[in-house]
Amino acid sequence: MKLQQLRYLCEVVRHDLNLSKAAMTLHASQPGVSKQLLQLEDELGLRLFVRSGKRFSGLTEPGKAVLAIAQRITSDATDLKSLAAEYRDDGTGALTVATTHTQARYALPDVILRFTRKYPRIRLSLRQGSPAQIVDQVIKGQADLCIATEVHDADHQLVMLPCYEWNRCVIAPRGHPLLANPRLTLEELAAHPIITYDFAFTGRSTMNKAFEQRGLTPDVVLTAIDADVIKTYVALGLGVGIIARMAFDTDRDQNLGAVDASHLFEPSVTRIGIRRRAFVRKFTYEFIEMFAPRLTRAVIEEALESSPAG
Amino acid sequence: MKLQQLRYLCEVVRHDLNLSKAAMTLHASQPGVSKQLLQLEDELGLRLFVRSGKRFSGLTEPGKAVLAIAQRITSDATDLKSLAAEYRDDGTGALTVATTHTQARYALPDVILRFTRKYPRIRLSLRQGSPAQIVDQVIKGQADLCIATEVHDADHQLVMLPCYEWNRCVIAPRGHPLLANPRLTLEELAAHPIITYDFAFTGRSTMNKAFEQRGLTPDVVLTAIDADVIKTYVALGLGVGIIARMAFDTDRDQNLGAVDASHLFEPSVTRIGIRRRAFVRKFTYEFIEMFAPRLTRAVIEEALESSPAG
DNA sequence: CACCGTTACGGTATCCGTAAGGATT
DNA sequence: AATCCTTACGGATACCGTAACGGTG
Repeated sequence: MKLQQLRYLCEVVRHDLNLSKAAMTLHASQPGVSKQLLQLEDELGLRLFVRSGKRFSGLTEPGKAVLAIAQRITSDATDLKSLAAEYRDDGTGALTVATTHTQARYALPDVILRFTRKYPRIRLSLRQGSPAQIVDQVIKGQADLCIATEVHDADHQLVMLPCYEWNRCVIAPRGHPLLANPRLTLEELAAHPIITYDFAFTGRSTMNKAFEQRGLTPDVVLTAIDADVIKTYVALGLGVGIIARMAFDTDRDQNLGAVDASHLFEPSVTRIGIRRRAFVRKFTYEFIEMFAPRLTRAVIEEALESSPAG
Repeated sequence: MKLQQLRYLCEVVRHDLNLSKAAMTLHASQPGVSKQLLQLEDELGLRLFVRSGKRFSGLTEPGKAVLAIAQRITSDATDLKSLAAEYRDDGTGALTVATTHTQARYALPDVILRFTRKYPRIRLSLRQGSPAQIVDQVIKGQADLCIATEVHDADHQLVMLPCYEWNRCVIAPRGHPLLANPRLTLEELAAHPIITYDFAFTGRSTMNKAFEQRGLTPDVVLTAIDADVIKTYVALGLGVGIIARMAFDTDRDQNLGAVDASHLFEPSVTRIGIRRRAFVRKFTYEFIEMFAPRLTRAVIEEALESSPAG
């Protein structure tokens, strides 16, 4: 049994059981991958893949169990390598941040600018996705950390670090009556068609709760993943928008106006998620601290060592 | 980086950094092990071992960190193999139980007899040690489970399953005045020299607490790891013994007498410890259930999945 | 001198890529 | 016809054991 065979297994699963595609990203020939997997099956003495003719159509029951452990081993192996890189301290490495559009667009640019200046040789990459997707990426070791607001880590596989609280504002085309209102109410807001975030994203559930508690049913005519799309449709007059305050920029969004709505909704909390037991490199600690100054290395280490309960 | 290199690393550390001895148990030549370790160091780009001349004298700081991950990986790898064996269901396998003398001598014989009858092809082995040692063995994957009374699993790396409660009796040479007493008191007991378990073992702290609460200082003249040694010295007249009730056998210990002492001390709880996230084979579940009928497969699985808190 | 880790060397097994083969969509 | 996994084959590589080497207690 070799590490590479386990890596192959994970990668093939990640590519929807397509050997050829997996071989590409593994920088290996497709027969090579095939052979190693057959060899692994042979050594373990069981079939991992369900074959339909000459095609993989799924994992067998044992295959799923083996995959789970294989993923743990390969992610540990990657950790080991980056741990070594850390001690070598050669200033190279990679940091992959999985996040949502909102963070990538409004919260991260400043941090990323500072980070890449300080660590020009670290390859930094962003992966966008839904909260569920980005959590998954971190669990599978495809990303080092995730940053988002509505993240559910069912199995406590991640450590969630609160970064900052934020709230919403209401946006509308310039001259819209709502904008004249110094202190908006939920009732007034509910009287207009609303455009806001997609349900799976960025604090949408907090918003719904507020309306529900007042017995109101907001008329959500359109939902989108990101504030830019929302602004576009608000500008077209389809409705008023509810977005994160940080997503409104007086300079850029001159065709729109905004009023504060933080008295209407519970604040939401944006968090960073890290895989439990992951090896965290020095520059990763610094990245986190740049994003949320409260999260110093000591604070993060304590959180990582704490028990998953809670 | 290969799995075998990590295995070599772990094994060498386990053998006090002696390459030659490690090579023996690894069924490999000593130069072979040396070369693989050098290769690992080379690939990681750092020294893992501190060399004093031509001898290993310790692990470097990075070496310790690498070792920790290497141990996780190798134990996962063993899990993976036994998982495969389980699905193959070929009825073979191995079960290593780390335990203290008391359990091995008095609680386990019956269970082991039943187990080996039911699974003649499973290689069952016992490893004796102090509570600290056997916990360590399970954490390092050298044993599948540990059974003991005073076990401290500081990092919640193990799941501790309560098996049964037990209490003590006082033993003395036949005709000793204490034996005539129908209901012993701590004061009477404290008037005699006492022989009992070593501090690190089997419920000794429970005993101390009872004396302390009454403001008594027992005169412990001798401590031992096992009840057999205690009995020997009690028979020689060096003092009275306090041992687990199950350790006294009316038939075998005809030169001694015993009186119940369960009203004097808090009961102690014997527990089974399993590594969290370990793959547990069917016959292991059965072994545990044979030892503690309350611990059915369902109960154990639930405990294994629960959060480490508490 | 005994012990220990490293280096040298040769045989063998393993791995990998190219090319070709059957099967499915 | 295109895609996909497996088999066949040849070359390069890596691994492993024996033997020899250089320090150390």
